[in-house]
Amino acid sequence: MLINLDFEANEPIYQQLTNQIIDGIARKELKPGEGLPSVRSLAADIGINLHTVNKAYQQLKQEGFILIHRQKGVVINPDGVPKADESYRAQLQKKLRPIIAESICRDVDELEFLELCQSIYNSYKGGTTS
Amino acid sequence: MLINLDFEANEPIYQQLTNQIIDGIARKELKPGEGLPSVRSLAADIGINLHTVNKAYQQLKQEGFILIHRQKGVVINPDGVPKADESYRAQLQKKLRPIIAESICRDVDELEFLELCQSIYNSYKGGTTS
DNA sequence: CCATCTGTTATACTATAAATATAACAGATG
DNA sequence: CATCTGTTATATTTATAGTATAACAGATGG
Repeated sequence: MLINLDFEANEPIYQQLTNQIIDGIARKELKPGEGLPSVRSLAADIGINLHTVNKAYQQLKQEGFILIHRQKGVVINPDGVPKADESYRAQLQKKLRPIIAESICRDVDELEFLELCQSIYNSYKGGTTS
Repeated sequence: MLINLDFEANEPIYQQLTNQIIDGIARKELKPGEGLPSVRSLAADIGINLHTVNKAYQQLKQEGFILIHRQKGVVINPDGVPKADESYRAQLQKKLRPIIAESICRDVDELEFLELCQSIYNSYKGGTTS
């Protein structure tokens, strides 16, 4: 999978990496059971430190996106990502609230906001395109 | 307005403060032209440093939520918050993408997501309740 | 058997951001 | 003229991000 990092962004590199892998899973480019590069090879590929990759992997592991077999390597969770529970839904709402508050202040009405979300959802439905 | 900060959270205090003021504007508890406390008094009220408050105010000023008259104090933008432009919409989409990607991975379907957004929008329509 | 790969752990260092603590300046106000 | 305003400057502490090495332990393949 192609990884594209912005080293000038405020968002930490490990967080960008985490998000891109989640994005790959959402786009079905990364499928359950599929292997990911080792921390060392991925770090070398994108020119960052292995600990930075490891931090992303640990985060993905803790949230159930991937499994890490000590010697076998890293694998997209073969059972699929754990489905949303109430804790996740609460956290989701907490993330969306300030975004929606600002949108309201800026006169983005509900319909426009929902259509934007819809269009993003649709972008994950089609082909292999990001 | 009531300010509630979580000093244990990962989110910086100045960011929490910024978000709460935006939330207050969205809820219409803070109205155009209304005054905000001085950096010193607000800092004293919530028990933080004046520079932390100032950082939040500067951010709100730069994004057009408030005006700061050198000696008169801080005021909610009397002309209202600048409406969403294309730059804001692009930034909004950038914020929503990773959130939606994770939701898709966790099997939150489009309808459920949209209804959550709707319910949040509705929470800003009613009374003075947060 | 041994070189090599895996994730993991530990330590150390640099750089940056967040938050605090003081202090001072300049324009208004009463 | 004392007092309040935002603003600026400096310094310190703490935490996080990222890098740099190094080593360990389990597996694998030649």
